[in-house]
Parts: sequence; structure tokens; C-alpha cells
Amino acid sequence: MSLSADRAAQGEALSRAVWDVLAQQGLEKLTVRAVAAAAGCTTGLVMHRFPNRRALLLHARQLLHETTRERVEALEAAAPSPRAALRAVLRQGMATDPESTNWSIVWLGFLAAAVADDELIGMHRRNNRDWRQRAERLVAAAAPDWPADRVGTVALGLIAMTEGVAALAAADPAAYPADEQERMLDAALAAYGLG
Amino acid sequence: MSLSADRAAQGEALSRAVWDVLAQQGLEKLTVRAVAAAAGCTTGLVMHRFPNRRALLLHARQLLHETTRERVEALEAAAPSPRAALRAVLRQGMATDPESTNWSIVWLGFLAAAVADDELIGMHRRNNRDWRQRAERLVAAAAPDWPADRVGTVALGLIAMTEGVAALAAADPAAYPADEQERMLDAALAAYGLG
DNA sequence: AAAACTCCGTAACAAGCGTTACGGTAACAT
DNA sequence: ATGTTACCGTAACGCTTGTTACGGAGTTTT
Repeated sequence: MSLSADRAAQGEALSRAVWDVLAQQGLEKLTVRAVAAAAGCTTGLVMHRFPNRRALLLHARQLLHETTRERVEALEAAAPSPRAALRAVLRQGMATDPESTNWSIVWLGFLAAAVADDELIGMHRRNNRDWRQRAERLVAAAAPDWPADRVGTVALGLIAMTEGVAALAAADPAAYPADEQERMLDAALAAYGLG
Repeated sequence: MSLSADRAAQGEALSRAVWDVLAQQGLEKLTVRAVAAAAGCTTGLVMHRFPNRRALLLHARQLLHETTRERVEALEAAAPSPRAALRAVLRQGMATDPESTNWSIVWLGFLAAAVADDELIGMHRRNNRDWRQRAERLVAAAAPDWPADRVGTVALGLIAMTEGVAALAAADPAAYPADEQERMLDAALAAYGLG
């Protein structure tokens, strides 16, 4: 069992190396050798842990989803009110510091890689539909008297906005500082009547 | 002169081939040979037209910017009112049909490629700052009595939202049909007081 | 203690990449 | 008609890629 636990830990370390390469060198340089170098091992270990490069990418993609989901659920559980939960969850989806900016770049890299990979795009769609449902649930809790279509429309506007500003800020952090993103979010919540 | 015109036309055709490959095969398969095949020529022509692969990508990226700018300016000029202009310009940035969905995928591909390329990311930033300024100008015209910070915050929310929904819809067109995107846009404009 | 087994680094392989060099063809000039 | 030049397809080069095969070191089993 310590064997399989170590195996799983190595898989996680390699997935983190995938994220690092994706964030710092981009999708085009995301090679098995670059991942091995970032993980501090050789390509031999990588290929003994995963049957091929695609399996490594799929694992890293799945782990990215699970990691963000845990973080989001912790934020949601710790929030004092439905509206605070909504704001906290939306806020973490933006790129407001170097770490979350890295997450956005990695997310964009996987999205670009998914264009040519059916399995990757399938994972992306499943994860994103979960994400959207969560947003709708949070909006519904924050505005209990809204009809369903209003909830859906506003939730879509909010997740699109945060996803979009994360992409914008990831590509140009200097032009989109954290406080501007937060003002944008608060202004939108206030405009929708969720402030 | 017909010589240089033909040369420019070939450059455009090759850039369009770059867009096609990027939209249909993704960034990882964006090779010189794939572009040549999509353009119906050989790699020899490509390399005689551009000094190297990067120059081809940079040209395609620049042409993408100019093309969208012309389309946006035509929409803006044809709009009957500032608010109609704002809505029309924002609307074209979403992915509401196969063509605009393709544009979004191509845009995402270039963004992912820019992570590792200083010149590409420089172009992206310049173009995106132009885009943001246009949005601020349109918002200011649609709400003449707003203070500057309100204009900036709302314009940021709007471009982030359209950019984000374009990415979401590009990756999962079935989940984000055109009418949902339009309702989202109209609800946001109404919430901001720009309906 | 020897044998068997697991694990992983090393080195090689074929395939595909960007790029270069060559050669022929067509248009123009003389 | 002949020489010249521009153009581009063909074929090759060196390099990097994903993947495979081998071999040795450490651990467990008998």
C-alpha cells in the first residue's frame, strides 16, 4: 500500500510538473522531457508511471479539476452567507495574484490542447458544466425569489465575466490589477441586485 | 506591382490556412506542413513567403486583429445609436454561430501560443488594450453622464463577460446556444443601466 | 545467501519537425 | 531564338519528439 501511495504521489508530482511547464513554457514546449526536467527526474520515470503522454495530460487535467473543486468547496463552506459564498467562489476564479494567474494560464493551455483531443474536451465540458451548475446553485441561494431563467442568465453572466477577466489578466497582468477585477466583480453583483 | 499584390494575397491565403489549422487541428498540429496542406500548396511556397514559422504566425495574428477591427468598425458605423453600437460590438465578440465560434477557437490558440513567445504576447496586449479602449469609448457614449471610473469598471465587466462566454461556447457550443448568450448580454446591459 | 522481482535511469529507435539547398519551369528581356 | 530571372516544388538535412528496450541497483523472497 505504501507502494501504491508512492505511485500516486509521484503521479501528483508529475501532474504538478505538467502545470509548471504549461504555465512557464506554454503548450508547445509541453514535452515529456520538459515535464521530467521540471519534476526532477528522467523520462524513464514518466513513461513508467503513465503509458503515454496523453495519459499524463489527462491525469494532470483531472487533478486540476479536483484541486480547484476542493478549494471552491472550502470557500463555500466557510462563507457566512449565500451572497458571501457566491462572491468568494467567483473571486477565486479570477487572476488576482501570481498564483491564480498561473492557474489561469494552465487552464487556457489545457483548453487549447483540448481542441484536438476528444477526451480532453470531454473532461473540459463535464467540469465546466459542474462549475456552471455550482454558480447557478449559489445564485439561487443568494436570490431565493428569482425565477429559474433569471438565475440561469445571471449565473452565466457571472461565470463568463470571471472566466473572461481571468484570461485577460493572465495575458496582461499589469493591465488588469487585482483591485480593478474586484471592483468589476462588485459592480456586476451590485448591478444584478446581488451586492 | 501585380507581383507584390500577388505576394500579399498569398500571405493572406496562408494566414487563413493558419486560422483553419488552428481551429480544426489545434495548436499542437499547427505545423508548416499542415498549413501548406490547408492552403493547397507545398512547404516550399510557405518558406519562400515567410522567413520562418514564427513570422507566419505573427502575420496571421496581426491579420486576425486587423480583420476583426474592420468588422467591428463597420458594425459601429452602421449602428443607429451609441447603445446599439455598444451592443452590436459586444455581440460580435461572442461565439453565436459556427463562424464566430471558429474565431474564438483561433483566438484561444494564439493566446496559448503567446505564453512562450514575447512578440506574440506583445501583439496580444496591444490589440487587447485597443479593444478595451474601444469598449470604454462606447460605454462612455452610451452613458454620457457617468464618471470615468464607472465607465471603466462597466466596460471591463462587459468585455470580460463576452470574452469569457466566447471561450465557454467555443469549447462547448451545445451547452451555450446563441440565444442564451444574447439573453446574458441583454441582462447585463439592462443591469448596468445600458439597456 | 542466492534468486527473483521491482523500479527507474540510459540509450536507442522511428517519425515528424523546421529549415535549407537544389533543379526545373515559365515568363520576360534582348 | 537565346539568355536571364523569378518562382516554387522536391528532396534532403539536422534536430527534437514520443516511445521502446535494455541493464543495473535495491529490495524482497525462499
